[in-house]
Formats: sequence, structure tokens, C-alpha cells
Amino acid sequence: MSLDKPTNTFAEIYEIVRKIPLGKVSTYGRIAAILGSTSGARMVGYALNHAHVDSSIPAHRVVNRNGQLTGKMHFHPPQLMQQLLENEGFIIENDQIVNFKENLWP
DNA sequence: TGGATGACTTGCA
DNA sequence: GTGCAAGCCATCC
Repeated sequence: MSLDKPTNTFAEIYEIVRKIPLGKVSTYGRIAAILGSTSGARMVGYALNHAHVDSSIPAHRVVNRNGQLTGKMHFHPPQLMQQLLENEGFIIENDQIVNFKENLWP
């Protein structure tokens, strides 16, 4: 595999996440569905785990289907994810986006 | 080279 | 209404 860029599947995920506009969020399952694999949500999460190398990827805008910040622990510091979301107008409560459905990116 | 793991989701018992 | 198991694909040891 080339080390210059990720595989096509990962590249697709990165592209989609990058398209998420400011003030909007998306879910792992949503992105996985776009890729054609509803069950591939795990892949999306794993891809974002490696996406931190590219600061242009707003990984903090991707949450699980409940709007919960399951991946915040992979940020440094972990509260950075919540802080970024709050900075974009989101309301975080108990590591969960309160107005998540209202700002869900189609 | 092969097996195990992971920021998830969905369906069935 | 709750709990368990299977599926997807790439990376790591």
C-alpha cells in the first residue's frame, strides 16, 4: 500500500468528512452508508482514528448514531472534541450532542 | 503469514 | 424493552 495516501476506502471517508460544513455533524453509519457498507461503520471510526494526521479533517464532527462523542478519547486533550463542537454552536451534555439531530448533515 | 482488534450499526431472540 | 451476535475493512503484532 502506498504510504503517501490512504486506500480508496479511507480516502473516500476523508473526502466525505471534509465535506461536512461548519456547524453540522454526521454519523459513522451515515458515512458508511455513503460508501455502500452500512456495517462498515467500524471502518469509518478506524479511518478517523488515523485521520488525526490531517488537521483538515474535522473528525470531531463525526459521532455515533446517538450523537455521542465516542471518539473524544482519541483527541488530545479529549475535551478538545467537545470544545470544538461547542465553538461551532453545539450543545454538549454528558459527552452527547443535545441538538445533534437538528444539525445532522444529510 | 495469520490472527486479533477497533472512534459502529443493525437485527433477532 | 433488553441483550447478544454478526458483518464490514484496514492496520498492528
